[in-house]
Amino acid sequence: MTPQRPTMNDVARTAGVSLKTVSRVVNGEATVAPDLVAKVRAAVESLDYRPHLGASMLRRNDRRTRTIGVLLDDVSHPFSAALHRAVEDQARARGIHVLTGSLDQDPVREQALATAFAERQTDGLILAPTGGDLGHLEAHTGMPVVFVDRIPAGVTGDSVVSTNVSGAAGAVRHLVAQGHRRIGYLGGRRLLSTARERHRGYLRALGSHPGPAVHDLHDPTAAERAAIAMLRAPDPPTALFTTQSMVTTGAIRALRRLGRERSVALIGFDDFPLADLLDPPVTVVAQDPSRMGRTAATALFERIDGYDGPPREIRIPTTLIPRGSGEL
Amino acid sequence: MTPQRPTMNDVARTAGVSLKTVSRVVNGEATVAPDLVAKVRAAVESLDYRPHLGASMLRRNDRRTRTIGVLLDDVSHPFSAALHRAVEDQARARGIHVLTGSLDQDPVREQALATAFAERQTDGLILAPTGGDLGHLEAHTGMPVVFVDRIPAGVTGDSVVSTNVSGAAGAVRHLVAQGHRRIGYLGGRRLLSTARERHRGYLRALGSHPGPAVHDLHDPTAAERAAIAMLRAPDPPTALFTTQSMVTTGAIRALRRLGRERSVALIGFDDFPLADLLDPPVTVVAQDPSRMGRTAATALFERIDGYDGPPREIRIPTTLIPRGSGEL
DNA sequence: ATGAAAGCGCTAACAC
DNA sequence: GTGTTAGCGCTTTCAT
Repeated sequence: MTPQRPTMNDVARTAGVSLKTVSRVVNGEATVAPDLVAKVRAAVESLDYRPHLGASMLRRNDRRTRTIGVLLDDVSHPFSAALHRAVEDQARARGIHVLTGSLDQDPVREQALATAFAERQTDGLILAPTGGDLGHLEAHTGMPVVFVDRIPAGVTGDSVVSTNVSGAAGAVRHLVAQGHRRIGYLGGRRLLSTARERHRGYLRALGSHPGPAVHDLHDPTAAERAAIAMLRAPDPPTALFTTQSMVTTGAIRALRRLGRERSVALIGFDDFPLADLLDPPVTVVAQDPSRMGRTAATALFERIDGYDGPPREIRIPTTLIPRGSGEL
Repeated sequence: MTPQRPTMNDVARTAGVSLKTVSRVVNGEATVAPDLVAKVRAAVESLDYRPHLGASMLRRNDRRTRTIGVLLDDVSHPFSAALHRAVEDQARARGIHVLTGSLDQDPVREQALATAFAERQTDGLILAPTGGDLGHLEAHTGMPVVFVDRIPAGVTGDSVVSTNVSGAAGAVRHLVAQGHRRIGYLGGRRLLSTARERHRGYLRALGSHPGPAVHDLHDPTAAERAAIAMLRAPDPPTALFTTQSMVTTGAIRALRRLGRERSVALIGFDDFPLADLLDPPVTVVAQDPSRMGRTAATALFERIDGYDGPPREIRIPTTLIPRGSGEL
């Protein structure tokens, strides 16, 4: 026996007006006589009426739910979390709500959540693609999609990504400028465009003399092991370049374990909290996840509002932040 | 001229069956002849039909949207982000989606988002209350609410919070056991139950001899200034207890600035990434945001499923993690 | 086992 | 200015 929530009809009855008049008042249409407005307001108040957005949206001509979906690697990861927050802020400014999901790089979950969001009629989607086949995601779900962080194989929408190649190349050149000639590379999954691009930047900076490289790392423990192995091998590198924060922290732990944190230089791609409080402070190529989120949200809203130009690839600049570990 | 998404009616027509048969197939009701099922499946496939959850939900008897709202301080803060992630995982296991929002401790936004979620018919809400007046939130929105992290003034629902008093008291006793007699307190907003409870624990451990205290801090810069002032005052404390991670990092910066990080002990409430890599490593009272999120989600789902017992106050234990800074 | 009709809460189109 | 009618896409109820 839960007390039913009141409907517009209930309000109309208690206010002694027609359903449509209530609708007009609730939607702020100006063409209602002041005394009726007052009556309706009073009835809304007394019944504690709240409109049913689902029903409204069903009948409305512009079938908008004013909801978007945001699918990221892991909402608890600092990069994803900052991006999520920025999207949320842009959305709030437009009275739009955000459904979230963490994909953990799982293409199955990606597909499932994108479909589920489509069934909920989200107006659009911001997606950090897992690298699985997205096929014709946009045609399939019927909603505009903006990709963030990574560019999927079969592009069907705008993407907002960091300047990975130049950022990585800049970092490695910075190490070269400090006199390093043998620079190790510790990178993430090559399935993803980020790892490939950052590796390309690394190679570009080193020309025909690249150092040792380990690929497809994505948790700190594996990165730590890989770094230790690399530093213990014959002719070890004098500097390390890591392509994501999980790998960077693994490398830091490795250097500590070997007592080499003051002798082997390190630059990590992607900034992380407290990097400046470590010893030595960690030099990074900082991304700007907030700006990426803002930009992606803006691009998505343009698409939702009907912009129909060709897919855009928007690059967000990175910044080298020298703090010490890259200047050894 | 956007191509309309197909409806059940379209599917029925192309499959040559009635609307209702399509509905049965889509909802997996067993009472449909295999050949009709096949026809419907084919039509669904060829039209790329996807059911409209909003319409379904409107007509259905159990008016569930299978969506919950999660309102936290800031989805990009590590504590909130970890909690969010845990809620999401529990929700996914039940096929439930999550709408998120960051409140930035703003009661106006809290009220607005809670109302907006109610209008979207979310089945329930997990809320880190801002400290503003919530009045009869549950009665008002008509959905169950579970509070996390903090207990609001006028309780109207379950709450899931850390063992703040005993956690704080344990930390301070730990400092006393190291020989400290003068222990400074740097705390967050007393409007919130967390700060009050942690201060109570601090007082309990010190009996009638509390040290200097500064309250109502909530950003690192203010905390840093307060810590510097406290340490420069006459008869400065030999140890600090901080009640949240933002304040803790502020205190760390202050100790560094004064060159006292190896002479003044520090224990912070709430763990944070890389605390173990700092120098000295930071001793903390770790909360368990994942468990809090899991527990809150479970409690909420119980309420959604009709459990109607009295409000529950669930305490999640904290853990003292000695790493060095608290053992000076 | 299948279908026809009614209606969820609301807005659009068109009266009055 | 206000009310009436129809119907969004779907599930229910009830008939066949």
